Amino acid sequence: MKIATWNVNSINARLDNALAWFSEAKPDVACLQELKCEDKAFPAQAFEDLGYHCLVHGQKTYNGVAILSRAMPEDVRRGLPGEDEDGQARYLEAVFPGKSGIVRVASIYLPNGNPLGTDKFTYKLRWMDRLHAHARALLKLEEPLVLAGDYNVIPSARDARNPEAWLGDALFSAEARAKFRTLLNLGLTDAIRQVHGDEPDLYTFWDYQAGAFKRNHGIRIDHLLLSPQAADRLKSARIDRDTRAQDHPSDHVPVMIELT
DNA sequence: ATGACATATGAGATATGA
Repeated sequence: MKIATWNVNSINARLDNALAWFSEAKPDVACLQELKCEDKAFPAQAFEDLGYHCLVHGQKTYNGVAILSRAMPEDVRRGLPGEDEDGQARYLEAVFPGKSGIVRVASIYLPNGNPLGTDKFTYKLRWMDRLHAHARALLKLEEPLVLAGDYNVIPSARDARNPEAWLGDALFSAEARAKFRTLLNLGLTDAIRQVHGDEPDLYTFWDYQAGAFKRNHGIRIDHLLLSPQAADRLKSARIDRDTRAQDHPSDHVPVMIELT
């Protein structure tokens, strides 16, 4: 079972790239972030024609997450618990049947949090606390669970080509990194690191500006975190770096795992 | 030091991203 995550930076601007990638990569479940459209503007028909069910939690202009799947989603949750007045569409979760049993999958778009010292940063930290609480509750189910998405956190210096360039940025702040670590310490496995170990230059985002991709000035901020029951079934994990070299790319690339 | 680049909105310039 192939499970992917990809921040597309507007699904409508990225439709041709996305359809090409789905046809080639053939994920069974794909979590998308930064749709930048409301539910009704999501190009569902194009993906249905490829054989996917579209579960969409959209929002006008900003944010928006989706899960596209071969199988019908069940037990759907829209929004992260813990803050009723949170109107930002950043969390979507559902259960999917597979050949080896069910997998619960979440599509996560964790707040950026820049600049430091603002409401945006405190919102990011609060959101991470809420994610921690929800992950802890989900882990009690003892199910195969994949928390996939754009975490907007560079976990450690080896996850950036130029870590010094990210000092003072919310993505590499000590607070955000510490909260990401406490999430992992619930017993979750970072799929890319589990498969690729200390291999250098594992990046999922390159800025559009200043020739960042050409200079490989990348960072690893898109992650798939696995419960023990999912980690037991982890077969492979890869970053589809080539999509960043295509015409009209997203600034993020897809990350995909295969579970047995 | 600044802006670089891309996207949505909406019709020019601003907000957001990372």
